[in-house]
Parts: sequence; C-alpha cells; structure tokens
Amino acid sequence: MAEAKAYYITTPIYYVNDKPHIGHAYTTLACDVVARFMRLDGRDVMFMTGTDEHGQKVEKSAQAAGVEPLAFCDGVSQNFRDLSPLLNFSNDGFIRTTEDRHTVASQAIWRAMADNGDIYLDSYAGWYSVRDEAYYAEDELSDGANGEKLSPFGAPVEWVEEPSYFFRLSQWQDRLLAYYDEDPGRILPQSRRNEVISFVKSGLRDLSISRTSFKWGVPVPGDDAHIMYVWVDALTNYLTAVGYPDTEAEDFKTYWPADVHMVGKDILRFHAVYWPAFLMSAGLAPPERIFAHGWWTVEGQKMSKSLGNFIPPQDMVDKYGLDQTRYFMMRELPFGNDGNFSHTAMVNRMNSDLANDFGNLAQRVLSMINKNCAAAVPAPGLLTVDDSALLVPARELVDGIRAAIEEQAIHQALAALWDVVGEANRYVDAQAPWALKKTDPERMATVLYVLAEVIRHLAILAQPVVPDAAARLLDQLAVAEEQRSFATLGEAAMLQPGTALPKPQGVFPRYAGSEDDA
RNA sequence: GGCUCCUUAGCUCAGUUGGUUAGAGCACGGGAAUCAUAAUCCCGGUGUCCCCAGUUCGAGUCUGGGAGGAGCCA
Repeated sequence: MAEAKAYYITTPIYYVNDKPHIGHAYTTLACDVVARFMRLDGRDVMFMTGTDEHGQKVEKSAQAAGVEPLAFCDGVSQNFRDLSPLLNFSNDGFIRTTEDRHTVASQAIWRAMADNGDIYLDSYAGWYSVRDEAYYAEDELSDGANGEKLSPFGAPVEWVEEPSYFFRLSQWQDRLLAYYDEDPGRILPQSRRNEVISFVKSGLRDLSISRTSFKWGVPVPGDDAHIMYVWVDALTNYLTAVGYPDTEAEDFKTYWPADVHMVGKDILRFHAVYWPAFLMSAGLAPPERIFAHGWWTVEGQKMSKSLGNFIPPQDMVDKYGLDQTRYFMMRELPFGNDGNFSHTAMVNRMNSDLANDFGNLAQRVLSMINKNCAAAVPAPGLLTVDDSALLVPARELVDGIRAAIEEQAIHQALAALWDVVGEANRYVDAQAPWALKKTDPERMATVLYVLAEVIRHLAILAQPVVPDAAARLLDQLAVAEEQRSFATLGEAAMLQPGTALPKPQGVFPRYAGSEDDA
C-alpha cells in the first residue's frame, strides 16, 4: 500500500475564562468530521484541541474566586475536555498551556526567534484593556458615563507604560505575502484571505510580545521579569503537541507542518499573520492552511452575555440527540458562513433529512429484506441499467466527497451524500419491490441487494458526521467493524448473499416534541 | 475614511471561462403508491436575478455609479 500522507488538524485552544457553548463545539466538531473522514480514508491523523490557560484575565479571575490560578484552570479546562465524550469528538490529545512540556516549547521558539535577530527589548506605552487583552490608540477610545476611558468594545482601559520585548513583524511583510501567494487555499474562505492580504499590505508594525505587569504565564527565557504575550504562548501549543522543540521527534517529523488550523474568524489574524511569521523566524515551516469559519446566531440574535442566550451543547444533545445535533451544525449552512440556529430549522433537518429521507430509506429496505429474504442478504441476479444507474454513482461518491472535505466544504459533502439518498428512494418507488415479490421474486432480490449495497456505501460515508447512527446501520447490514473504512467501498468488500441480518431498527427517530416548544 | 464580501423563488442557498424557456432543498397545493419512522414518489413558480447606466450579437454572470447588509483596517 502506498504510504498514507499524514494529516494534522487543530482547533484553537479555548480560553478557560469562557464556558463552552455551541460556538466552541462547532469548531471542534468541524475538525472532528474532517479528522474522522481522513482516518477512514487511510490517512494517519493527528487531531488536537485544548485550553489556553495563561494571561492576566485568568490571573484576576482566579484571584476573584480565591483560588490559585492553576486550580482555577483545572476546573474550567475540564469543562472543555468534557465536550469530547458529550459530542463524540475523536481528538487524539488535549493540550493545556500550563503543562511543563508547553513551557519548554514556548521558550524554545522564543529563543529561536531571538537567535534569528527578530526580538529586541524596548518599552511600550499605551491604553491597555485587560478584558480585551489589547492596546488602543488614544483616538480609538470613547468616554464612559463617569468620564473614564473605554475601549471600542466598551471595556475599561488603563494607561500602561512598561518595558517590553518586541517581535520584528515589520520585517516579515514580503515573506508573508509570498507565503499567501504560494497557495490560493492558504487562507479560506477566499474573502478572509483577501482581508488578511490587505491587512499585511497596509504595513506591519513590530509586535509587543511580553508583559511585566503580571506573572501568570510563561517567563521569557533569560529575563524572568517578563512574561510572554499570551498569543506567543498560545499559538505554540500546535508545536508542543507534536513534540517541539525536539524536531527529530517522530510526531514532529510526521505531522509538522499542520494541514489545517481551524479557527473562528475573530482570531484569524493571529493565526494567519503572526503565527506564520513566528514560525518562519524560528526556522520552522508555516501551516498549510488556516480556515476561518463563521458564527452562529440563535433564533436570529447574536449570542451574548447580556442576552444570556448561549446554548450549552448538552442542551442540544439532550433535546435533539447527538448525531442530529452534529448533522445539523454541519449541514445547515455553507461551512465558513455565518448561520442561524433555530428550533424550527433543527427539527426540519432532523425530520426531513435524517428520519424521512435517510432513516426511512434504510428502514423500508431492511424491513423488506427481513420479511421477504429470510432475514439474510439476498442474492442478486444480473444487474439492469437502472441498477447500475444507482449503484455506480454510490460507488463513486467517495471521490466527490473527498474533494469537498479537502477544502473543508463539509456541507457540500453532505449534499452529495443526500443526492444519492434521494436517488435511492426514487429507485425503490420505480422498482416497487413489493410488487415484484408476487411477480418476480428473483428480480426483487436483485433490487433489494442493490439497495443494501447502496445503504452500505451511504452509512460508511456518513460515519464522520453521524458516527453512532452509521455504526448501527452497518451493524444491521452485518458489516464487520474492520470492514468500514473507505477501502471497502466499491466492489472491494461487497455484501455477501446469505449473510444473516438482525431485525432492523430505526436509527434516526423523528423529533418527538417537547413541552417547551414554541 | 480605505478595503473585502454579500444582495437570485415565502425561507436557506447553487449558479463553471458571459450564450437557448434561471436551478436545488425546505415550506405550500394537488395526485400516485402502500415496502417503510403518518415516511416515499410524481406534478405545480408570471422570481423587476437590489437599482441605474455601459461593454457585447447576447449579462444573474464583465465595467462604472448608487442603495442596503456583514466584515477587516485606520
């Protein structure tokens, strides 16, 4: 077998000051779907997520809670770790920036950048907002009710003047532009790429990358008075996870550079500008791609603290089901766009697409086999043109889906899958196996065999998005656990006539309703 | 203020390098069928393709201007 190209995909590491909501779940879910797809397609996958635990905001929150920062982080980090079992995420690891190995990696990349002449000591003065973790110019500020200065996001700011190390970002403009130029898919979606390029073209200023005003972070090597700017530390997690600074480590050689950093659009600049510059400065390869996805609104409104309309992922899973929730988030909107969550849309998706189209297709076919073919895979006769018209596209489906997943167009992959679901339902009606039962039982067996094969393909290809339901479907087709990768698609591992099948059971229930429905 | 993207059927969106009667899904109405999770299948749209002007034999698709929305930056 040809050597499978390794695939490294990451979520951002989530800031422990937040509670997980569907926004976090969404990012990780998208990565999970891509990671599962790649594994099934024979790739050697590394899928990482984790938590970002340093910074002044965390230090203050811990203080307010009356606990040590690390103890505070232990608690909140666990909330994010709990997302994996809840949403069936298949991440290969979970990294915390408070781990020792991460301190080592962060200090190593700092030294590498310093050795390259890109770090110098100067001083920084400006209006700083702890809440926003950003400096502002005088003219960006507004006056609050009591005459105090406020950041553009309404956060309090304070005048800060402190010594700071700087990264010579200004020296990297041309090399960054060349890096974007190498590959039109470097930053996706396209409009985000345009924004980044225009930002870089407008000129880059050196970046302040250390603080002396707090202690909760990674100390600058050789100067303990300074703590690394949280983003230097946070971004480095992607390296820590694969063994950096040991560039001879097996994981590092296998997985670096990352194939995709999945991010929310709010943190694109850190990933698409600062991070590649840091890496190139340190003599490391920059990532292949940064994909910035959009935001969810809820019933047409932004999620916000003041509205209190954050949806905990647990609530969705409890109310609609795990696979239904996963399917909805991946299908409802073009991946990369903003989208809206509404109860109505959710129920439509789970009833129409999952229960009526896919679920019912499987149920009607498996029931007929169960009742009319002695509960075993039927033996097909010669295939007709109609049979091939359904079967061939199903066998070739993986090619189109692979192309879509390669560019994280997950909604497109699902649309392609459901095209075949629709074709299969039409085929059932056109062939009317319930009529053949009386007139031509052999032909009925062929039709049902073709359908069973098509459902096998659909279930195998649906595994990345709806892993539980797909597994139950494959169980009902008596497909062995080790016969579920994409290598079994086509004619490689066709269903064997005579194989006994269990009694079919629906895998996608319709929405049952609930008292609190509007 | 500069820049980017968006504006296509009630809703969510597709629409390759400009080319015949502009598409899909959902919702809605009618019909068929009865294997199946009250599921499936078929039929049904006179949509100012945001507006104006231009290029062209021909523009939803290109150019300029304008309106509305989202975003990046200053």
